[in-house]
Amino acid sequence: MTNAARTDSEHEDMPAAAAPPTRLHRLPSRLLNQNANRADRLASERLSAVGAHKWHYAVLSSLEESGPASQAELSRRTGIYRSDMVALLNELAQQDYVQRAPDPDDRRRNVVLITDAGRTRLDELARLIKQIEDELLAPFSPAERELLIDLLLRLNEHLETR
Amino acid sequence: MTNAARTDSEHEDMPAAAAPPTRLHRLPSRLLNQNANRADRLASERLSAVGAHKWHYAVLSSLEESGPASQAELSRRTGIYRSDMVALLNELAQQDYVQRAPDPDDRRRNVVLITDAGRTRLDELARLIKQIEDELLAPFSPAERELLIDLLLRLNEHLETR
DNA sequence: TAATAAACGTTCACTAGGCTAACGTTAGTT
DNA sequence: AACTAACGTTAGCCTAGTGAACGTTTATTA
Repeated sequence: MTNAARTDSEHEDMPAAAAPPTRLHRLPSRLLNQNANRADRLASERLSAVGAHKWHYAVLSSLEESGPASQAELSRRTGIYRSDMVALLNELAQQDYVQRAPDPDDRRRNVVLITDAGRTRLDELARLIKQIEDELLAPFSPAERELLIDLLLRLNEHLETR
Repeated sequence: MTNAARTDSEHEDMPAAAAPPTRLHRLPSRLLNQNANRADRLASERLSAVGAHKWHYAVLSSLEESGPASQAELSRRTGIYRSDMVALLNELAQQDYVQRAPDPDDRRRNVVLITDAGRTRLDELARLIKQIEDELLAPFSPAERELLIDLLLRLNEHLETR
């Protein structure tokens, strides 16, 4: 109990870490997990402060970058399941960041497009996310950030198709 | 518990990615998440093939490295919540990899210690995990692996105390 | 010494994210 | 015309992470 280090500051029921096994300490999958969790928590905190989710950013980005799309297409672009896309678009549409209307050319589909308000929102979120990224990578030099991101990208490509 | 292993390639409802927004593509938190998920899936597949979980490895490692401990102490060492530790130790005890007995010196506690069978199991898991790590980091040179792990370690320390 | 607080093991329950299944509707294919 | 597949949608599942509460036991304090 002499250890003052605390994994996460507000946990009620998960006090200071004590001698984590060194075998675990350098385990890539564990490192990835822990970092992902913490990065996610950080991002979620910041984003929820403006009533946003990371998925909002993903969808708005996709619409802005690649233009209008059906929900299924958006799902493919972003990696968000189409079953989850429904509620997500409900939120975005309700706040007028996107418009959703039946596709006259294919009545199975909806056409989703970003609105002006959506573009404004996207800019806002982009700025926020830039800040989050800075906070996340604070201890790294620009070169190291590039390096880390490139390594993660390569890893990602490798795992995508193993 | 016996979970059908499922890779990215056999998803039933989430087909090929189409033009993921470049804004997202290099986003650290997203990269971390995706890699963590995939690495986890890989590890879980391999481990479940021998009826193990990553937590088993964590607990056995801790017992081997730092000696017997109470459940709460194990929880602190490994980062596993003590509410989850209960079932975990049930499994390990049932397979005779650990022994759990009331602590005579403090009757609130249990003393948990690793058995010989547990040590054998730990060796087995360690070998497996070595393989998993190799597969995970296949595209990287030894130097790059070091680099990646060190960067992740630094990131982890940063996020631990932000 | 008595009262109070804290730690322990345990059970229960909740949340978020990832994922599958199925259904009715519409479009393509044979 | 029959069959297959894509679409949007709803519902539900599983895992991982987390908090709450309870009865028991030890430590602290009044």
